[in-house]
Amino acid sequence: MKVKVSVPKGTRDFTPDVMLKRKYIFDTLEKNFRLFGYVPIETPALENLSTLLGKYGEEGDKLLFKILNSGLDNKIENKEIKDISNKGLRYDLTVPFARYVVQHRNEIIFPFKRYQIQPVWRADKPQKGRYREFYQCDIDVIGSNSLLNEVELILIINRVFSQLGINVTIKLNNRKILAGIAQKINAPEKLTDITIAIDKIEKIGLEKVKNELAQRGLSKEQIDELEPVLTLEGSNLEKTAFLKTYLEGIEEGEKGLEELLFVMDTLRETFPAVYNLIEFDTSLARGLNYYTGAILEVKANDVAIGSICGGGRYDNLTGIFGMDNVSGVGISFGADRIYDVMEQLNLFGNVADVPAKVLFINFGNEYLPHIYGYSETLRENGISNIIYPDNVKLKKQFDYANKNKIPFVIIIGENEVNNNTVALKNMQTGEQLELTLLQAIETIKND
RNA sequence: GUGGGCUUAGUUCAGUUUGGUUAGAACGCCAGAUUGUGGCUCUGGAGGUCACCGGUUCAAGUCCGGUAGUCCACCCCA
Repeated sequence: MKVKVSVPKGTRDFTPDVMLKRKYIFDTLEKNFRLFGYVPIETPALENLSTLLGKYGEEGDKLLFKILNSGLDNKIENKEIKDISNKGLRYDLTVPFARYVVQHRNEIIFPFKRYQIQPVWRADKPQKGRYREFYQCDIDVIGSNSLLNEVELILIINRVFSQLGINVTIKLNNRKILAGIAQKINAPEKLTDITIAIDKIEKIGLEKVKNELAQRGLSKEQIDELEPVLTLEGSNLEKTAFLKTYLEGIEEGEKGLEELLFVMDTLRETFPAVYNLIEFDTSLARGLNYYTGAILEVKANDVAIGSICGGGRYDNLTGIFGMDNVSGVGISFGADRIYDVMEQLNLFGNVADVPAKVLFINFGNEYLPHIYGYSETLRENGISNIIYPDNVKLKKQFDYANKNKIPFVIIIGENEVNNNTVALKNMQTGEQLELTLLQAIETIKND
């Protein structure tokens, strides 16, 4: 009987051609992380629910995949959720990393620079560029307050995306500036409402944002005072100049502005090309509420898709696990979205690899001793090869080479064994030569 | 969580408007023409409980309801 098979909602299989492209992205990321001295860690797919709950806001808690305790299959009726589930799938890599730091604090050498490339799970409703299982590629520096870390993260972003061929804009803001603005209009407790509303300015326009702010309990006067921030335009320098006056006397806001300026000035002076990608954007808020300083988000210039990388500074993430005063800053690359962007812009080019360079034709077991010897010699020369496992019609074997885009076929039969040669056929040109093994290796290497 | 579109062969899709005998095409797959030479061509073949469950009807791929999946927008996010 035929069974209907499928993967669960919002998850995907990755076929070999897709995997080869994904690996190219992961390799590019990893290579650059290593160049800046980050070391890898991994954490379990499962975390205790107590680790995860309450870290992502109300919305995040709803999107957590909770795991049924084992051995309870038939007993779940009339039980509270907390009784039947005390584990969940990780929602991101940052919170598990905070847990990791607290748990391993005695072995870790601070400042600790780690990278982590693993899937995360969210019970979101899937749509374009949004999956229930997707990979995050995180780098964080923990145990250092220096703003040089922020600068470094931007340099890494630049290297990665220029190597991948994606034109990006790096949007930059600072949570302290947002807090300062909220103080300026006498609504510090409305910080979250304000950021959620102004985050939408590009999408829905000024008037609707003002309506939303009113709905969220801001007075007419407060909204009027906020308006110059909402409509703020111009170069980075013009914007910061405005805020310098606007936030004068508000300590937290001034501090945020100072931090932002340090990062931007450092880049402008030493990496002007990178600085050109930076856009100070007061409407950048980012949902997660654990950020305290710099926040940044990377957008692809040529494709309409959500952000492909984002992050920021969190002064006290480990505080929720009882370890205070450890500041961290990090970013997360969204590999799946980067893939979608590159696919849309046709940036993979010749990344896709072939399974092997050479296919050995199978004429029967009597030739195997020769073929095995040759095959090993090719491998020692770094040439990947496949011996066709069945002695079937040549048409089928050649077909196999064609379909897999294997560029060379080697035929060894009676003639070749007698002459101590191989017949090397180039599948693109159709040219076939009788050569010694060494000549064949040279030909393949020169291809 | 809210709203909308879609679901027919391995794949991409016709057919649904106006219910009516045996549901089609292209590509792919298998075999042969061609047993030491692939791509092209020709011939033949296999492959569908029309997503699932129920309803209306003499009759449902076609109409109605529900469920699931998928895509899109919103919310939120990578």
